[in-house]
Amino acid sequence: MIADDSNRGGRAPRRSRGDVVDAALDLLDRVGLPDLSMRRLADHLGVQPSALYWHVENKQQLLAAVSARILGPVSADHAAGATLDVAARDVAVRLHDSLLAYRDGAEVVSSSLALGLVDPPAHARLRAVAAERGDAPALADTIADAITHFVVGFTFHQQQRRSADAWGAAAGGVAASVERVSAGGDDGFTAALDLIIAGATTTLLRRADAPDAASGAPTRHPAPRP
Amino acid sequence: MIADDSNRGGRAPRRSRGDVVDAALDLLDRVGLPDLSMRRLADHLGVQPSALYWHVENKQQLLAAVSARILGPVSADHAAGATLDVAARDVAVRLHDSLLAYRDGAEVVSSSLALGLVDPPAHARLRAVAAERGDAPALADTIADAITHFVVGFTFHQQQRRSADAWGAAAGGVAASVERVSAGGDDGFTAALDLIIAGATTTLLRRADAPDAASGAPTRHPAPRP
DNA sequence: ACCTGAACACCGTTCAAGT
DNA sequence: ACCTGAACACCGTTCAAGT
Repeated sequence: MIADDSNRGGRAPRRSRGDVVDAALDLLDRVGLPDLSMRRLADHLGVQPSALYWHVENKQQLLAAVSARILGPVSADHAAGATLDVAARDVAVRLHDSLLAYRDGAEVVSSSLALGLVDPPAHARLRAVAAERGDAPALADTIADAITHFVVGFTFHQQQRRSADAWGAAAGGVAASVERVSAGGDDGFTAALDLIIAGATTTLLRRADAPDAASGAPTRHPAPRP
Repeated sequence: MIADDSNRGGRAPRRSRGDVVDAALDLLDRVGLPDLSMRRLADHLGVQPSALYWHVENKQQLLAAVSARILGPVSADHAAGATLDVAARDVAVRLHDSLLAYRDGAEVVSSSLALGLVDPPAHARLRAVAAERGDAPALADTIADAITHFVVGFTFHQQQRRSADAWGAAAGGVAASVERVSAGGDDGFTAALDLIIAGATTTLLRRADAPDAASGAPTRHPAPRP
């Protein structure tokens, strides 16, 4: 919409906040989170480290912006008419894919999420579906919590294992699981996700039968003895 | 069993690896993970920073040992005869409590777990229960994965929110959720855990009906259209 | 066996000053 | 509006040398 005259006349190029986030995401994917320092990022941009602090409050806020970029595809154009459990599986798979799309993506997102610096990726979508279908918003939140924390934690573990494997293979060590790495193995992700979705489906059906218990209040019952 | 003559004669006290881990756990609880540096830890022990590297390989391995200490209570003396879903709930509650027992406990454990430097806290117990009951070990692993990643991720988020709240309250800000903090609120933990346990129970019953499908292979079916 | 002293190669962040 | 230069207060880790 706005004409791009940001470099009219050939003056030294100036950066926007968006450029800094772009460069950070690019550098993350190249060198990984442990080597993503503000000083390396400044180098990458051809700028002094202190210049970054004009565009960004601090490193944590920058990583939050990077997290939001990584999570972008999770909330893009959804098909209408899904049930809560179907939407939950869809969101989970998109989240998993998005985290795997960048090096150390799950670790970056995990901490931004814990610090509350980025929007939780599943809640808005599942709340919308619940509203459409007349399900309790509290149930949507419960499912969103279960999905989000499981997927992020699992993918974090999976991503570390893969880069460790890749390092071992590159160093000429015992390339034990090299095929699994290059094939993008499942590692049990789908099985555990199926289990959680089964829980969502069961809970959904139970509430449809007895809608008076649909408040979302936790039960905290001691499990029944066999 | 062995007599403690480690300081016989009043020489300068010498430290063991266990002492270093003890001190790290203590310092973690006092100052939090961001301020737990090797240099502060050395100070805390009355020793030069370089001395730590005689007892411990590096900081990550030290944090892994701290994680193992935090997770100790999760695998202590279990009652026999539980079903897989009941044992899963028990392990989840123990894990949650253990992580909350130390400042930033969930964050420390989360990264040690992702790096594969500490034993996953739920798997051994659930595998043992599965063996007792004739359930597939793959199912025990699936439930253990779902529980572990959910509980660690949720508690990480919960712990950050609580310390942010406590900081806001201490700084005299709007002490909005101070009662929830001091009361140790649930934040939806139990509701989401109930959902996952419901998934475990459902899967368990389904497999008991059709034991030929008990291999633990993921389904990856596209969800049925309504 | 356990620790000191000194060094190496880094960090994130602030802030006056420049253009 | 955007960036430089210089500084502050730190890091994790290594390694020869001491006792």
